[in-house]
Amino acid sequence: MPQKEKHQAKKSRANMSIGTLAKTAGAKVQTIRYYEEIGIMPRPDRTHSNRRTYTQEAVKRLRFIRHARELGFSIPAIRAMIELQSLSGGPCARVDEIAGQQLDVVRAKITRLKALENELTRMLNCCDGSDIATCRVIEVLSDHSLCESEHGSPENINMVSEKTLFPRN
Amino acid sequence: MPQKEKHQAKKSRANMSIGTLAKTAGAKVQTIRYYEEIGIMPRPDRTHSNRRTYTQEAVKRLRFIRHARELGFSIPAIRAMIELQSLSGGPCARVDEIAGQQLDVVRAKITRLKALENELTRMLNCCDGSDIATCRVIEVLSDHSLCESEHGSPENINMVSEKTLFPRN
DNA sequence: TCTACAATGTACAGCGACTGTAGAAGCAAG
DNA sequence: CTTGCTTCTACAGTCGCTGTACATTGTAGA
Ligand SMILES: [Zn+2]
Ligand SMILES: [Zn+2]
Ligand SMILES: [Zn+2]
Ligand SMILES: [Zn+2]
Repeated sequence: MPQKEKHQAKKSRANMSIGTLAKTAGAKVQTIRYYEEIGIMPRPDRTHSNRRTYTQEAVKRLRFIRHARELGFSIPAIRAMIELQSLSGGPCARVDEIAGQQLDVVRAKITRLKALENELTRMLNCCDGSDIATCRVIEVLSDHSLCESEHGSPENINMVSEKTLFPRN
Repeated sequence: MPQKEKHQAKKSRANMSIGTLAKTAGAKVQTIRYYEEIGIMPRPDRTHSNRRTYTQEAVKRLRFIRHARELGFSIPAIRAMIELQSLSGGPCARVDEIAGQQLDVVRAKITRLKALENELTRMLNCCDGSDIATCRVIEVLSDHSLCESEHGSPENINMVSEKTLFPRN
């Protein structure tokens, strides 16, 4: 057993180390430091030996960030939502708008990926598996006009980014 | 009108410049140079003033790469398929296997994105749009236990990469 | 108390697949 | 000759982390 567990168990309601925060909220230690660096996690207090100490607030914040990331939100989108939360009070229309944009992004990705699935399935079904010189997979990959659909360019469907959140002013 | 067009029209069956190749095959000039650098486009001949000159072979090769990229294949996967083509002759089983792996990747992405779509739709439907303090979107983003599904971590579903193509030997 | 090892600190490089930039040089047309 | 386009090389930046190197600190067992 890691020593840390015993150590932290004793003072479970006191401030926690970065490692404990990492385990509690489901992130890597480096990721937490990275979030601090880019300013979406607040800079925590330090011990006399310069180590970060976190409160329950930090756990909540980090859980929010991680879960939003798991749901595909970009860092700028998350940053915007955090700022909206911190100016507490007022309607949530803007938050819902950001989530709605994220939903649009997800749906666009699904549409594209279904087109890819279709093309890949088709080319694999049409290949008789004999020779490379006549392989249908190679043929289709060499010539988009053999495709059924306009499947678009690679990963042009991006996340809700800075640009979509804050259009060119 | 760009001068290039007139210029190139005169000698359309001769070697072409990198800009003409870019337009013909649908890529950016820098991308072509990048492909050369990483070794999936062969190094072309140069003019006396050090400019790249391309043949129809290069057009074919670049079209293959771009179309495979549009269908989501990774560079290592494309590199492998190019090598399989160049050792011409033999069955296409390996090519089809790579395409099959790509299909698996695409299907896994679709599955995950559908889960995300579901969660996003649910949280947006449940929000009454009144106040940030009670916003359902914020609530769900703060607490994964309010989700219906295990929607997984961000972008853990990767492309067919070096590792999947050449598992640890 | 000594020793080992775990955890933390900073700083920086790397991933994938490009894209954009800087600065120099060439090339053709008006 | 000047203007404007293209090309050349080299390198930095994108995104969201992840991994590494090396130094320091904290803790537990002997
Ligand atoms: Zn085949
Ligand atoms: Zn196609
Ligand atoms: Zn709301
Ligand atoms: Zn969830």
